[in-house]
Amino acid sequence: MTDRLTQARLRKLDRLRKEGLDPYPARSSRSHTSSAAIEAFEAAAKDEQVRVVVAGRLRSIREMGKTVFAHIEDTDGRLQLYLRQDQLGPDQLDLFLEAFDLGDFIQAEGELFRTRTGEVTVRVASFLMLSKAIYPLPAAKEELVDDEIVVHSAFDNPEARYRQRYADLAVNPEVREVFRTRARIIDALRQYLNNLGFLEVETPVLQFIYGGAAAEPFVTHHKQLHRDLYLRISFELYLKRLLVGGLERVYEIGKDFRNEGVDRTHQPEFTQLEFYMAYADYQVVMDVTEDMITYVAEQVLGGTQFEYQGRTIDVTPPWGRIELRAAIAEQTGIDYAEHNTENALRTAISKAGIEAPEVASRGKLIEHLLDHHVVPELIQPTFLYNYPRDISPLAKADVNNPESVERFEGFVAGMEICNAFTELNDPVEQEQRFLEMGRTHGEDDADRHPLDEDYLRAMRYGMPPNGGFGMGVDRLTMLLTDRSSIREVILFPHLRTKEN
RNA sequence: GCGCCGUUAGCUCAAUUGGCAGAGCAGGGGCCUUUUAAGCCCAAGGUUCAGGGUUCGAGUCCCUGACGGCGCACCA
Repeated sequence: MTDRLTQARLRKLDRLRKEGLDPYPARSSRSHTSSAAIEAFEAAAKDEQVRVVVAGRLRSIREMGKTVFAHIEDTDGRLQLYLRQDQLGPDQLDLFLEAFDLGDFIQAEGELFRTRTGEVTVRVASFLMLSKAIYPLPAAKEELVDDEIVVHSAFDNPEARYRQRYADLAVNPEVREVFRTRARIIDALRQYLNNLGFLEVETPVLQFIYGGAAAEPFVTHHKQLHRDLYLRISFELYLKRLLVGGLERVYEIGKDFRNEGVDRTHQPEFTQLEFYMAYADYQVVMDVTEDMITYVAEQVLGGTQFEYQGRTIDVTPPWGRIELRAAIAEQTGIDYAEHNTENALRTAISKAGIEAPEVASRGKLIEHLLDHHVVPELIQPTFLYNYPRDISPLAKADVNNPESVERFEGFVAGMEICNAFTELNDPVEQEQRFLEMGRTHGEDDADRHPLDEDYLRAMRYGMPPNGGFGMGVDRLTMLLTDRSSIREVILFPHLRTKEN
């Protein structure tokens, strides 16, 4: 694109070169970041001169005749520059005014002083272009009103922001903050699990047999082997093989890929945390979950209460714990334990005037009731526990109720954030469960599970009893950054390609 | 996949019933040596998402498509 704005900047680029200046020098000699410079000035004695070399992106220029005020922005804030003709000479000031634009990266050297309005400012003795921008950043201006930053002409079109996240980050500081928070969340999760003696591991992304979740995989192809491969849909089956190998506490934080619909809480590529804990059951994992989320909230937000979409959420333990059966009965009046077959349950649902999918097992019907009539009501952190066996093929059955498994899910703000269970470690029963899955799913059913023989072989060597846990890190980040869309917490969310 | 809404200058947005496409900021020219959305003056800036159609005349109405937002559906 060479519109008039770009052409103007290209002319300025030429001008710099004609002056013998490199518009893209390889190095800077920065001595202070913006906040380090301000701190150094505040700490200095009254008569002491503080000389700094600062570097950053030009974010504002206010020309006032023979002086110029400007702000640069760097990693930790903004710093004002003050350029005077009597200090720099007319040629240098002209060069600045004629060849430097908003968005350029520059370096400036000079002594710090405080302006009449109290702002710590660099009295610029010399300056240097570090990187000339030839496209203008999306215009956005900030005004300070009563210490609140009011943004004018904000770059806030979601499509443009996601497609050009670099520009979004460059002009929207709150977006940078979301991703700093995201990094701190992941860091806190690691700290928490490491402190409990968990070992962080990495397992294959490319798999010949996918499993561990009910999801449609992405298919790719290995050229040399002439075979299709799948991108993983979960880490579960590999992490549990590690328990067989004697690693008692393992976790992985990484990407899962699911070839499914995209919406406010789903992206085809998302970040998952899974951990497996030998000699723990789902009750222990519930305790760990509460404790872990509390730790993360305290580390990241400094407390356990936060605002999410206008509501105050408090993750202080203990979280609500309700049996799934009771929660569904409470919201729908249907006690699924009284309806032991698909047909009986379907009749009860229809009597209650509730719509249900036409093709669904009893477990799927229960899940439908859960998703549509219970989950939206679960605003404060809540665990629902004891799930139907037929939708939980990797979870251990309740010895007192073979149709139920020791499984729970955690919900916050009407959103599922985690899923966990006492893991099934009986190889004979696991094989049986896999075969049941094969029976209840047709050849072309996306949920049909390929039978992972090697996983069964691993389990036959002996797997310790254990509790497993999976959580969407993106959704946790949504909660802790008060974002309503998963796209706001993923740097480069998936969008359709568009010609332009 | 379905429904509703949207797409106008670099950015944020206007445009009456179908009647000459505008503003602020950014950019260009000028004035201004402690300003901070600096201010003032001047000039410029458009494939109105794309393609068809209706009409004397379409940003506006109709059709098709692209992309996006929201909702629904899908999501062991």
